[in-house]
Amino acid sequence: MTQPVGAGRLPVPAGKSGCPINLTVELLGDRWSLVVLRDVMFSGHRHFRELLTNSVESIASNILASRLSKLVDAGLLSRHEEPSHRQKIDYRLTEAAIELVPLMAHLGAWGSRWLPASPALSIRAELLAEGGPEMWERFMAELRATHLDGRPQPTNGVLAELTQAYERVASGG
Amino acid sequence: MTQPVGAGRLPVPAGKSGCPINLTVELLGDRWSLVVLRDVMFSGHRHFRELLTNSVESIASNILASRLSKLVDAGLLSRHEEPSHRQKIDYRLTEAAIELVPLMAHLGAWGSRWLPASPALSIRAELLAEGGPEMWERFMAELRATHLDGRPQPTNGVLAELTQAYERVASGG
DNA sequence: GATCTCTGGTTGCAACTTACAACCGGTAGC
DNA sequence: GCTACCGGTTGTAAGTTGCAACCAGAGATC
Repeated sequence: MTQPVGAGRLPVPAGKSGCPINLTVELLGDRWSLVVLRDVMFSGHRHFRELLTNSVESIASNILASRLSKLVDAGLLSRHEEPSHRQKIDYRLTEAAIELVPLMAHLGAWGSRWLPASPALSIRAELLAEGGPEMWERFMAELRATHLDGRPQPTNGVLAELTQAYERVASGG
Repeated sequence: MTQPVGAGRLPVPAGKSGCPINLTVELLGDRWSLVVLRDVMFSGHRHFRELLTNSVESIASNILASRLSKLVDAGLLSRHEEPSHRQKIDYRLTEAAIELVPLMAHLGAWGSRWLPASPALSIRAELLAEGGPEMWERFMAELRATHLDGRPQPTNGVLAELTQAYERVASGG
């Protein structure tokens, strides 16, 4: 048994300073960590090949492997073998990662305001930003149910709503 | 005259994808960019030597120089020569950088919840998180006054409040 | 007018990280 | 036994970071 969900702090190496912003940047401030977490969070993909082949930014397989194991070591993802196929690994968000939802929402909102983001890929970020804390909480509850408790993805939840909006815009509707 | 404040989008190179989260990560997702912005935002330091010698994480001078010029190019900082000393440069936050305040608040809140942050360096992050959007707006208004309009730092503002709380805790009070 | 200090940096070099492409051994279905 | 799928590893080149030393121009001091 590993540490209970939400109990303590993450097992990360000591940083250059104890400033919370600096520590977060040391952990997540690279080119891929947040992008991988974004994909697990919003795309619903939880297996290596899924994440590799569906990545919008075409992440390389060695980078994906190294990020996944770093995130597992840091306690942001957990690793589960699937009964169906002994080599298949299910990567699930931990409570710490689920609590990054508000950060992702702000990151998306700022990027779609200030950077040359494409309309199709911005729609989810904008909806999530407009939804505010109330929507973030609903999304987090949904992620807890699917990633921590192993329940199936609801068809009428926040993620389904965001995905539908994306598909509507992406298909030119 | 450069582009009016808050008018358009930032002049950044095209990214690997138009996803707003990815674009933000491409711009700010490295070891130092957000740390430098944090210092300009919260420490009140706006000159090269100040930022270099007061840095809690001891940034190297070449890295600081390269980040400052990158942030200026990206439109997150602006560069002003000081009349008093012709070589002295005043780096000021732009509107785009000021709108990172909520992101910084979340970054700090998450880091002080999940990472081994020191109590003294966490107190500002926790106050800012507790203050919520209302406090962030007041802080942003204050930053606009000092960085965009060149007004002096108020002694009774949000920054003064945060700094006082930090000094109280840091001195063991 | 020489010296000292402060200004924002630059240079050279070693270590580490990222990126791309090819390749791999174990598992499962047919 | 063949084929497809599974999570990766390996080799190598290019780019980034980190450290320490160094620098030229500007202003103040004597």
